[in-house]
Amino acid sequence: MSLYEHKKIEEKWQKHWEDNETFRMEENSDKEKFYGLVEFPYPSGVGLHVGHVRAYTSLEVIARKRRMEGFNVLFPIGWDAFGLPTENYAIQTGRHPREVTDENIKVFTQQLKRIGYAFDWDKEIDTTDPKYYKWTQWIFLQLFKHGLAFRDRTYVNFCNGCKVVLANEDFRDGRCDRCGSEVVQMEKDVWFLKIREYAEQLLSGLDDVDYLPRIRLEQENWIGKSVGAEVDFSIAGYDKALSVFTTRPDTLFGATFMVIAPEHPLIQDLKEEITNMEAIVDYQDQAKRKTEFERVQLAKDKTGVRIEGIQAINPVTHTEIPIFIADYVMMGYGTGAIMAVPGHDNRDWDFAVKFGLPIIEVIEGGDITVSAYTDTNTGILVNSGFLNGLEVKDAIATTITYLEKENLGKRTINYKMKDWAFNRQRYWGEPIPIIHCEKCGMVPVPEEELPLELPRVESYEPTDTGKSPLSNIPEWYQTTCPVCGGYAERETDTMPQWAGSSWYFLRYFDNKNNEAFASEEKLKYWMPVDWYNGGMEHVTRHLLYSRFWHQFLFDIGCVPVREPYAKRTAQGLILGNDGEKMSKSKGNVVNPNVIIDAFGADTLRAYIMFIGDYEKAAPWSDNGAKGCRRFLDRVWKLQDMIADGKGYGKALESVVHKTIKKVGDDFEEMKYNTAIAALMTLLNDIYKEGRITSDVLKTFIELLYPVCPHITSEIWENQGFEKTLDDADWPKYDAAKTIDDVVEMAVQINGKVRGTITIPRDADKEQAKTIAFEQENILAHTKGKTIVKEVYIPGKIFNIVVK
RNA sequence: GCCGGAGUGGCGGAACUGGCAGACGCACAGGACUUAAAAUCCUGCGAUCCUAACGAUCGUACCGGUUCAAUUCCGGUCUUCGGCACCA
Repeated sequence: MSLYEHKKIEEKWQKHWEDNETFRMEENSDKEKFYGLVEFPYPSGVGLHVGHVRAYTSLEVIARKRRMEGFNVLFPIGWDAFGLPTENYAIQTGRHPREVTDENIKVFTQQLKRIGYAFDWDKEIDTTDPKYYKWTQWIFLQLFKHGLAFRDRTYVNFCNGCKVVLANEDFRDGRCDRCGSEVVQMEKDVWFLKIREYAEQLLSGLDDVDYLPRIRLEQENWIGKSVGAEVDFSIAGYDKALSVFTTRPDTLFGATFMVIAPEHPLIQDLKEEITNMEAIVDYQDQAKRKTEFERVQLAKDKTGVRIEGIQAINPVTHTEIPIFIADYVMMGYGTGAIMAVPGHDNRDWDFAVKFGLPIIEVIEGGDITVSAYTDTNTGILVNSGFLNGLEVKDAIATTITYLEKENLGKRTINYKMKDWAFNRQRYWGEPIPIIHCEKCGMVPVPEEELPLELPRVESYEPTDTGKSPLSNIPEWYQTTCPVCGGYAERETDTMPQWAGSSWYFLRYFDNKNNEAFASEEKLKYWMPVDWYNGGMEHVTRHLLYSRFWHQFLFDIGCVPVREPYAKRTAQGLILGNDGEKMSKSKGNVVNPNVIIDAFGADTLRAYIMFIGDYEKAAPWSDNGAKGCRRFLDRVWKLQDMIADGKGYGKALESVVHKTIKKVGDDFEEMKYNTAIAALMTLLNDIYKEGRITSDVLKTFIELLYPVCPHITSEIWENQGFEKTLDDADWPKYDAAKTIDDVVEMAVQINGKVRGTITIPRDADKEQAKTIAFEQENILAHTKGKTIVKEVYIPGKIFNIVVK
């Protein structure tokens, strides 16, 4: 047999698949469908990463297996191509982002094709294509028309490096995620989407889908639901109330002061009564100057100013208590005001000590002179009037009932999740299709005018003012109001990168439709996505954003199912061979091209699937890849070992059936490493036999095909098996043949293995005992001792307890 | 601080529902083939004891418990990774 020439073979089959459009989804099929989705890549200039290979190969294996099982499979790919790196690169090199994007897409396409993925290239999408973003804009307009998109003046995080406003999620520790520059606060009118209105539905929808537990958990944490009460504290002498949110209404008797966020509107409302306005304003200014990082991370010391001239009244003790402003209370959560219970909250305790405020114990158990007592999920209420003696749980219920009856408050639910800051002040994004008219306000661009295309311009560099480059192009933004026909100006902000990816899975199966984002019929057939795989880094924002859009589209009758993804999984990172995260600066990046050149795409695919537990991080090893190449060389040589004979042959029959079962089951559970190990074991067994029937070979390559489609297709053709391997059926196993009639069983004395016996699976204890006691070692360990107990589990273990 | 994962040979990792710990691969060592090397093939490979075989003792982060039997279950401790976080 000839040598295994991976380059020749892989090019041949890749061309074959392309010419024959093998992986094109079927239109109007009555087959059952399978929609496998992988996160479409951002086509950056650095090309494909081995992380992409891990993410895509896994679901590719499933997609190819589903095809063999007779499903109509859609396994698409596309480009999430709006975004900063491209734009920054374009600015640097003086080229247009369109041009750069097209070039990057070309490189990515080539690389993906070289790996031999079974993508349906006819269904390719590109978020920067006006025919695509027409529908991104259309969905935005629906959100706007339903009151879910709004503009608000707020302090935003402005990155000095990127010259762009960042979402809370786009920076960390006061530094921009992308460029590492300092992030400062800037006041601006920006767009938000009201994802908070969907908080509860995003949470409850998790009951109807099959997500990995850790993915579900991260979504729940992100949404951050907490149940509690809103309590109104009246302001002494004024017809005003200060409303707070608390999860612990039971501690109301311990509330000895109140704290409001520096931005709280109460200051403005009561500025006439406040006697130390100057100090307050001063504090507000200080707070404003701090970045979120300084305010949250650095300021462990509590600061604040007492608001003189007004007092709040504790609604249950009726005592007057002081109000402070302090930046440890955030305007963005709850009501922006708290009742401080220093006895049982560390922050309030610190604050009370610093400002000499009374600390009252209301739950028994701690020593509040030393620190706040916070171990209070259970406990007995004290110093609390009508709550005295109650358990915490009952006290919470009693307090809420009391508050509601007295009209002092109500049961409330709060979410940590903030509304989605939906804007960017850059060029390379979808223009927000809104027109600002002095007379008519904000007017949507008429739907028939979509897409609202980005203007082709020479200069798209960001402005220093935080405004989009589009605001430098009067011929673009100057327009007439669709309602009154008067002069109006277009919105110059563009959408954030999350926009295009929030609905892309709805477009693949009808990507050329110009009448709708997808036809009703196709939506009905293809949705939901059966299996969605991607990175852990996208399971909060991207997954929540896209579920939000999809649930909204469901609510307005545009999609047939509420949840877009029936199942979601995630792969672990591939680290450099030093065990560190791959990065250019560490010089530990593995380029898939290099591996393909040296060993072939099949080796790359096999190794990436074999590298370790799919869900965990695993370090790359060049030697490991070499080992997988060795495996494929041995597979190739099976062709020299073919002997006459039908079926699997006596010696291999059982192990072949076991392997079919194991490989199939393991693929479904994403245990690719053990599936490949099982194939290696079978290969070793075949080599021990020294010969193989063509039926065994056929089954073997069918099992290996999803992971290594090129080499297996070539062997298939060499052997003259019918048609092509792409049209083969997934092999079946006989369950009876996966169970051995005769088993090796360990015999233990006092729980320690002292010998093994070969015994029929269904033998009884007496038979086992007879055989066991023929062994010297068993006799030696039982000699002169009494048998106290015999534990015999057929097919598993025989343990003899002696004394 | 709160929530969740993980900790097994030199390395990546296996182990069903409590039933022979270390499958499979890498690395390493020895041998075969070769003028030689590479490649390939065969053998060995947790630690300790024993000349060696047979075997014995220890061993799944650490301490303790339940059980005939624990990597697996329970209680506690440590380390580490991830998520959320002055979130009221």
